[in-house]
Amino acid sequence: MGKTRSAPTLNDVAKAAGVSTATVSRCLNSPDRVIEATRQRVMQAVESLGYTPNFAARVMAAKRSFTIGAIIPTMDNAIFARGLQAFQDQLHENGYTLLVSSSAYDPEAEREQIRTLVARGADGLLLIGHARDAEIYEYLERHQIPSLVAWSYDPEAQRPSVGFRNTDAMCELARSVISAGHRRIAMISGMTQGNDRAQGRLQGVRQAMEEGGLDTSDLKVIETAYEIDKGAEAFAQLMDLTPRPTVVICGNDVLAAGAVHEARKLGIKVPEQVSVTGFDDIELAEIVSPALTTVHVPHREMGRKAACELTAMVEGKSEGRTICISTRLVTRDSLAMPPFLS
Amino acid sequence: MGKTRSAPTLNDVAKAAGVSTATVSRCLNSPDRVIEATRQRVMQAVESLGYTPNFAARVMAAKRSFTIGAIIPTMDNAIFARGLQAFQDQLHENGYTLLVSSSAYDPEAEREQIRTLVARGADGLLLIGHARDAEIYEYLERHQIPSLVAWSYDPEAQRPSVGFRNTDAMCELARSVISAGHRRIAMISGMTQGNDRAQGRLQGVRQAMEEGGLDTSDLKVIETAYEIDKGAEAFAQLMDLTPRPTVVICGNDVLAAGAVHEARKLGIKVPEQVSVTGFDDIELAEIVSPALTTVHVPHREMGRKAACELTAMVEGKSEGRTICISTRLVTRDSLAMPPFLS
DNA sequence: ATTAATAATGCAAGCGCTTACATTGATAGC
DNA sequence: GCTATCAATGTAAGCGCTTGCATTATTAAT
Repeated sequence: MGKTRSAPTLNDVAKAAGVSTATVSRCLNSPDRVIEATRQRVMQAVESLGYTPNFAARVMAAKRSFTIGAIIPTMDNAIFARGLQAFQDQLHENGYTLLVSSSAYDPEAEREQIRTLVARGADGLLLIGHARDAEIYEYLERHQIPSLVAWSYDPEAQRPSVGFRNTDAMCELARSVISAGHRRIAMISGMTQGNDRAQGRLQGVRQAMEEGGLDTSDLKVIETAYEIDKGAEAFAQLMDLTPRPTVVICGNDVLAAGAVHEARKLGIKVPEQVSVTGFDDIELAEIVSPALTTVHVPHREMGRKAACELTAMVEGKSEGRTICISTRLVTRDSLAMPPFLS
Repeated sequence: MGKTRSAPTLNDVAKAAGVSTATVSRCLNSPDRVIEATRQRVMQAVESLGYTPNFAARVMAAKRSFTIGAIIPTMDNAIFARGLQAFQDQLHENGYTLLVSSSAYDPEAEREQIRTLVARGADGLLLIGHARDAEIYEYLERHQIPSLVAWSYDPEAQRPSVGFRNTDAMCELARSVISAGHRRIAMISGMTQGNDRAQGRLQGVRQAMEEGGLDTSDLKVIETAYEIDKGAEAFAQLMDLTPRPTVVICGNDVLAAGAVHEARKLGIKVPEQVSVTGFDDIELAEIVSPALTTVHVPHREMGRKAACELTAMVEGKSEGRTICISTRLVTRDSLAMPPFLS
């Protein structure tokens, strides 16, 4: 045991190595600005003292944290997991650390998290979707924190974004639903309030219906939280309708998983009696039975590109471009012709 | 636009309110140490300037961050999601913020993350499982950072922990497998290397076999990463064995989900031809078909208790107790008698 | 050898905040 | 009315690091 040693500081290292703190700092941050022999001596001291730089002090002095913050709506399910993992990996490659927090789809909570992340010295922020008070953007501007929107593509928006066209992607899916012969269409959507992705997807379905000459006012929509149970619940409700819809388009795979699960519970055959579709193509989509026909979103690609763009912005190498990621339809087992046509 | 304002500091607020920085600081941190009138004036200034305290500066000066770090092996699947969410919620209630990072089951990465979190001023750390270099604990001690182990319970260990008895829980499951009549048992385990939970679960199966008078050397074990694909892969391998095992005990629900999925693909009926069991009882367990017989782990309870214990440790109110969470068997559809007995 | 240029290192001023201690003002006891 | 007490506020010393600038050592060019 001996005496209580407390954590060594830069100063301790400097003394141990017989150099100034400036030199130690340079050894750690720009090794090539220090001569080999000195560097070795310093590194040796760092090693033997078990020195870890104090992050807060570094941030304060350098006004740079090499930290990127991300606020995602939820960590509860896998919707954001893959994309975020890729984002983090790429960030790491670019020399940054990721700080994540989740807002639980609550704008107030999101605002708070943004402030927290900024206070913690985040150099840049990843935000999901465009819908957000202007005040927040002003705040970020004042603090000179670049921010990038992901999971949504909107060339019209003021802010740069990396994402896909939610409307078009869903529209493509809905077209294929319609061309399979479905006319009585229902949708389980995420809460559209303040969620441009959910809005876009709903819009996509409407658009496809219009194109197909269907009356969009016939579209039954249930809005609910993106949770398996909620999907199940909504599905049960829809199955009580008369006439029953022949297809249930879900706002994402999580809802769809809940739906097919509920169908089995109710003894309704998917896709023989009713078809179900998802969105995202997360792992779950393939695991449930029947496997989901869905829209594949290249989350990894999106995550990586977002990371590169955001670091470029942070480093002043980019003003913030808007990047479009393309999705594609994945045909599996949960979508078929409506029963009366087969 | 006007002039480029930069983020206001404590000093700016102090000037605006006509008080000293000390008073502003007190307003923010111990409001009752400042008289009502002054406080109002200060708060007004804070509001109108849109002031957000600089976290790094605060941490540096106060040597306290009200931040707890957690290093979990993976964010990829839902294994830790629920428990971590509960941990975070409780932490928030106790006035702390959570910083999460994932080590990808790599000890070297974990060590690095620990250092990062400590450097970032974490007041305490949540670690998963006991297996870890002594050197790491020494490091934490030197920095005086309390740490708590979760997801594993070990009264023998030096370190406090909040978790469940992996061995006993799995043993109970295995007993019920054996009493269903299974003799040709296989297991898809997580990587046991440096993972006391995986080790414990494997050990639990062995123990139940011994109790049941079976030869543990007959147990086929495939160790693999906790991923759906890997579970599927391992399952396929096991099905190639002659004689084929009648039950596949999986180290967790993710592996089991992969297994039942692969079974369907191979046209093998679960549980009619082969039984499968999981562990954790995450959402996935109920969604796959057949629904998994598994061990229910009260993740939320564990997360909450861990949060309370760890904050107590950080605040010097506890030396670090070891808390045991109890699990229970959940019987669903994936386990039945072996075929030749039915 | 001498000087100019350049590389390596040291010096010291902060970064924005908290807090021990000093100071001031108010309240109360005599 | 005067001093002891205590509450409210101010003063200023850091916290551990980075970095512009000053200083010294090294190398190249004349």
